[in-house]
Amino acid sequence: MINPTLRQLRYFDALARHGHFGRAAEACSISQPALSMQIKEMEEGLGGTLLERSARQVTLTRLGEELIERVRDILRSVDELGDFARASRDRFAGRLRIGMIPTVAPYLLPRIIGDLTRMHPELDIQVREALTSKLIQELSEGRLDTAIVALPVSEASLTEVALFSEDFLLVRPLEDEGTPVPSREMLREMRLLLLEEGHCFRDQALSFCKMHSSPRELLDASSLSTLVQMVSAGVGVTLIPEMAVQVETRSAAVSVARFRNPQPSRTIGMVWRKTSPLARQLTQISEVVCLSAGKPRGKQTAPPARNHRS
Amino acid sequence: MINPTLRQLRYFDALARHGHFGRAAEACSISQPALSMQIKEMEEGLGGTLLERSARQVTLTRLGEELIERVRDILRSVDELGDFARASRDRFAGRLRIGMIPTVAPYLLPRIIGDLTRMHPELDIQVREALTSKLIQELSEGRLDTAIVALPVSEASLTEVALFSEDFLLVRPLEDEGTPVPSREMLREMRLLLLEEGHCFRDQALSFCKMHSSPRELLDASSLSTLVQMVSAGVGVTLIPEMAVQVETRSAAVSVARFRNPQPSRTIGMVWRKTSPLARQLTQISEVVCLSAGKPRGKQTAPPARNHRS
DNA sequence: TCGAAGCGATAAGATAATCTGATGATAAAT
DNA sequence: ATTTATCATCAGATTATCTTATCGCTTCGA
Repeated sequence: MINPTLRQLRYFDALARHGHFGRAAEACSISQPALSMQIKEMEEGLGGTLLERSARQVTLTRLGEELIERVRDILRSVDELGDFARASRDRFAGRLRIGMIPTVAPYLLPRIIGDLTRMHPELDIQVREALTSKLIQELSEGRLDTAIVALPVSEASLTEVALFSEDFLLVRPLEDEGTPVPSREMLREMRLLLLEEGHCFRDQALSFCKMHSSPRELLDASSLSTLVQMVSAGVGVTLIPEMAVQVETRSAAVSVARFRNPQPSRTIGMVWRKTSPLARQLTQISEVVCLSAGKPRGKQTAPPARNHRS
Repeated sequence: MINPTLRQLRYFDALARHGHFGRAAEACSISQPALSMQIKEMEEGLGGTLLERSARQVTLTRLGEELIERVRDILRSVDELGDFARASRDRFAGRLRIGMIPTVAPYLLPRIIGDLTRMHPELDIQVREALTSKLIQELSEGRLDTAIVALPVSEASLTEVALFSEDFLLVRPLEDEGTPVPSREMLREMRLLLLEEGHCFRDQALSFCKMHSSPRELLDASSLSTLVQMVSAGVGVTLIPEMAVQVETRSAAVSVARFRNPQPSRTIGMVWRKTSPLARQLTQISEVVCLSAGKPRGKQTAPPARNHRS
């Protein structure tokens, strides 16, 4: 009964993730036979089969299933040792892996990346853009240090702090300029263009209109940029977060208008694992991000909505 | 920033335990330079000093202090992977590390060791005798699988099951034979011999007599055997658990008597970590031990007390 | 039905990690 | 001042791990 090595645990984790020896080996930067051998030794050491090698795929056995979560806990803990060491020695140095949702990243990133590296030159910032659900998953698995998403996230294992809230503005064809801003009831009768499934901003927009099912047409866009282009082409109207206005309407012939009460809006915040050894630093970083966003925490002082054309 | 290897964590743990490179290396079955090197590499990998090497001793730095508990958690988790694998494959095989208190081990061990190995020949039973506090500590650290102690233990992280309860009998010089059994009030006036500090049986005996401070004399014995010998030599009287009567009074000229109401007694039970992967097996083993002890669970059917002489 | 392609296992030799034994350096104890 | 205890360092030996080449099996398309 030989205990597994950390190396074997890492390989096992990768293999469980990829379900494929070749790709897992590549992810570990080793050759496929090396991985096969280590997995085999781990199985022999434990005295049981971890994976079922069927012809077309590799799946976990019951034993593998029972162990994989524990293995991941172990790997996460080991990775965190380094974080703890760093935290107790040098307050702001080393890798910082930030995740962001796609409806925030392009607009917020340029502002904060400069500020952060200026204030903490030792910080090696790595950014990852993905949908909320994926970010939360990677965060929990210890593959991200923090994520910037729309609140609330409501995961008991995560700490969340609000950064700022941003209103949603109406984007409509240029010829609508000057006509009254529709109420949300009217909006429901118009052709409202949305992001595809999975984007939290889609749900936030739907929620504002009190529409809970998807609208009539299947014209979901994969980015705010596309949405605005579609409006400009006269396909319909859409909502975009205030922060995106300047970038996205610079090169599109559209009219932007602010809603009267109620103002649709959402709160953007930062989340991290409660157990993260970087907690203290992350709190400070959240303050920097807050300032970089150009708004006092939790409030908003938006410039008045204006018209734009190409 | 290189992550530590499991090997380094093991060495670090041993070093933290022993506070001495040479002895820690011996405990790891490696040479002292090998340990020095690995520790150094771990420190370099983490980017901080873990230990302070003063001339006469090795102590943990603040960082080492912060990490050692996490490291031990990791090592325990890794060790348990094997236990899980075994548990899910072969119900009763492999190492089983049992701890027992000294006032139970010599009398219970011979009975159960045979039964257990007969019923589970694949079981490699390792027994460790120590005081309750040490057993509980080792159990929590994952260095024991289970322990047999007097209940209650009241540790939230441990499961406890009662095995049997045993009365305490009075042991007095042979010439007292036939005289009335003293009440516990009378006992307080007699010269009551006890085990040394730390034995739970000492506290149980004191508690029966409603004495909470230690008695007048400092004549604490280190084993029940010694106690009985002292009584036989006329130094005083003592209590011993029923289970020890046969062995300990076989070669001593003493009289053994049972108390009237209230009967002093204690409950012996088995404890293990709630998270132990061997939980199911341990429950079954506790039943075997129960039977081996020769009494139905939770009850007692003792043979009547008799006199013994050398 | 047959050959091609994909995939994991195996083997042999190369490389890297780790260990041992000898020795050095430092500080406390005699 | 000398001895002793203790951890660090070095060179060479040993062990663990990796790579490349290749095998055998299964699936898929012609």
